[in-house]
Amino acid sequence: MAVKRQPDVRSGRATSYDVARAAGVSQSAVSRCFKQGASVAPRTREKILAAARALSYYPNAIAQGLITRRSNLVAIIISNLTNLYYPEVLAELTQRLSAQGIRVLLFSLAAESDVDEVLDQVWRYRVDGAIVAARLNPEQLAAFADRGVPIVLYNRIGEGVPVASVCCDSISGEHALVEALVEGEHHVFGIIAGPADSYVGEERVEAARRRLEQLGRDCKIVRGNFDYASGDAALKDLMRMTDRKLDALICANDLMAIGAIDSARINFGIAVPQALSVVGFDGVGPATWLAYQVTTIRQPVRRMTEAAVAMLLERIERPDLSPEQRLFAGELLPGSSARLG
Amino acid sequence: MAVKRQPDVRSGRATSYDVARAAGVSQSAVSRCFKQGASVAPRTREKILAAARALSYYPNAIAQGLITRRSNLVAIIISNLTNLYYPEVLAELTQRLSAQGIRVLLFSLAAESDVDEVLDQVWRYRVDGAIVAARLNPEQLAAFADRGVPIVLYNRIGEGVPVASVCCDSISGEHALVEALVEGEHHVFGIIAGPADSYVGEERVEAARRRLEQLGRDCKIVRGNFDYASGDAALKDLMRMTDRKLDALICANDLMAIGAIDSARINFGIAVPQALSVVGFDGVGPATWLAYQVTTIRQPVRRMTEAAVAMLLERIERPDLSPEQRLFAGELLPGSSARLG
DNA sequence: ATCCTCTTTGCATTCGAAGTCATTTCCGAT
DNA sequence: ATCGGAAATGACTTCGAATGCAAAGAGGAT
Repeated sequence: MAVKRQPDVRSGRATSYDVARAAGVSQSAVSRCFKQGASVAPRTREKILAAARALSYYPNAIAQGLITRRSNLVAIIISNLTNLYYPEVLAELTQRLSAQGIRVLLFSLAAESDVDEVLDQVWRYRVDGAIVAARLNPEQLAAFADRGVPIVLYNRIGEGVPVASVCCDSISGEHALVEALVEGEHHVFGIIAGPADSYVGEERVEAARRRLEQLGRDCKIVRGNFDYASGDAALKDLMRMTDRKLDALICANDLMAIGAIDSARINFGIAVPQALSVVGFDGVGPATWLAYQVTTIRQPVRRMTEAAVAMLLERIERPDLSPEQRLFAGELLPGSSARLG
Repeated sequence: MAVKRQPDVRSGRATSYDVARAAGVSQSAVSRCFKQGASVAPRTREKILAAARALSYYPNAIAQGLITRRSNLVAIIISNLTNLYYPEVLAELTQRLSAQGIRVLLFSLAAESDVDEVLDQVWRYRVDGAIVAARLNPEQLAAFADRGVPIVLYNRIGEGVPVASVCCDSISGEHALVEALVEGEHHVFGIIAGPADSYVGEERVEAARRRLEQLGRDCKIVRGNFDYASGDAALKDLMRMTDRKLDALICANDLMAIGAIDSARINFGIAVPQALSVVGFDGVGPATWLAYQVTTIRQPVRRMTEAAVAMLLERIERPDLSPEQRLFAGELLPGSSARLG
């Protein structure tokens, strides 16, 4: 004895039943009409589309997600969006996923400790997959596997757990930088590392240190945290430690390189690159500014994001695909912040 | 004669029915157990929670969204994420919304023309609301009203259509900058405008121009597009137009101010601020770098994002709330890129 | 023991679209 | 007219959780 439900008066709240009624067909027909490849007579299709337009009908993605078990949502988890390098990556990823008909559920971490809460939400929304640029511990990574949610790590690897990932090759990049610096007749080397919990940070520093060692060069290492101020602070430390003799500086990212360049010029009156060569990593926008022109390794963001999206989509279609690591070589951007060989 | 559905073997795919069976209660009980305020006996609750934990059960937000007609999703639509100012805003908004139990569906526009496609998706996902930092035309704004989807504009207003919005006060900000410059004994004023389709860009430039006019100062205006390179290019134009006599430059944002400062110093050998004063707007990170220390108006991002989120949530609860505009005063950051009065 | 109230609990329905299956329609061939 | 096969269509069920309602249980007062 149910009373017939009234269609919501607000436009755009129409359901497939409303459209069906207006077009004089069944709900199934409406559904098929919006699914390409289904069998609908041309005349029926016209009627339905006309009705849909008149009612501003848009299929409810939530209901679709429930019945098809495909939310068409992908989680993007990023630790610190303020990193200057990530906005570009995020924009690229979002646009590429959109182009594939997939929506982005964004999670930005204020602190590492928030990861578990974020994952909680990721599970609830039944995302089809995730792209992660944040540190996950092995249990957290395992949770993705357990639940069958494909994941692709961006600029980090599973560290023990096999996980698909896309990275820029820190090692070859740092080797190129170190070799160029060594050929450039430098004597006292310094390194500004990233925060200890950054995978790429540690990898870059380790690569640079070892290559220097192989080439018979010693170096002092100071830790920064990837931001501008820490580049300045680290440079001050290094100047003290080397008795102002520092003449080659390798920074784990561009932002610290820029901080160090400014500090050298302004706080110490040291000419860069004449008296001090500075190199960075990433190839962020400000690295190419006239005042800096940082010699750096530019990450191939477009290719990397393209790969990340492609790998994720593959794994959504075929969850059994094995974890693959794709390593992209960065491009040495000569710049003018360093005298190279 | 339906065969009993087998629970998905993968952990974490359990449904409320699976939990109910494991705990020996009904599905309703499970549902109530996860809804606070519902009446469940302590012992029952324990049993259910234990079963849920054992099965790694997380309520399906998609199904919840369907039945409750509340997706707990908010769309954030941003035009150019690379704007240096937006990443900070985005991170703040995302974290604030998360704290309120709301997830962010991110849409990043590659081109203005994509807006309609994005809105299409916004309708499909039945978002509870939207925060928009992109240009919407009146029809697009009207579509939100028609559908009863609350919206808050960020740093732009409805321009004809009444819409809730949060803005940083361009006018008082530019007035403060202009007044300080005028007191600083400058003679030839130039302005670098933003792209014509930027609301704040036009507003800032217009405010500056009029205040200069009121104070009896003339000025040349050149258009940029908010990025570094256009600051450089615009400065070159202005130098030509003023026969190199330019000594006060007002830029519609910090990034162009920085581009202009670098250009003045490096391309023209002009000392900033001794021979040329430059002011910007926004208060982005690089504005405070040692090399620039741009005199600018810092937008109160925390307060603005807080207000945007609060206004949106209010409107989600009470869709009938009238459109409100909230204007926040920026803070004059003295810097050292300009000689002020 | 009886009655009454308040709390717990389960049943059944609902949200909106997709998809299975059975039925109807259509069109040309005979 | 009759049949065959394909195309088109609709009835019905399903996804997973929320909720109105009725029934059952728990306690208290008498």
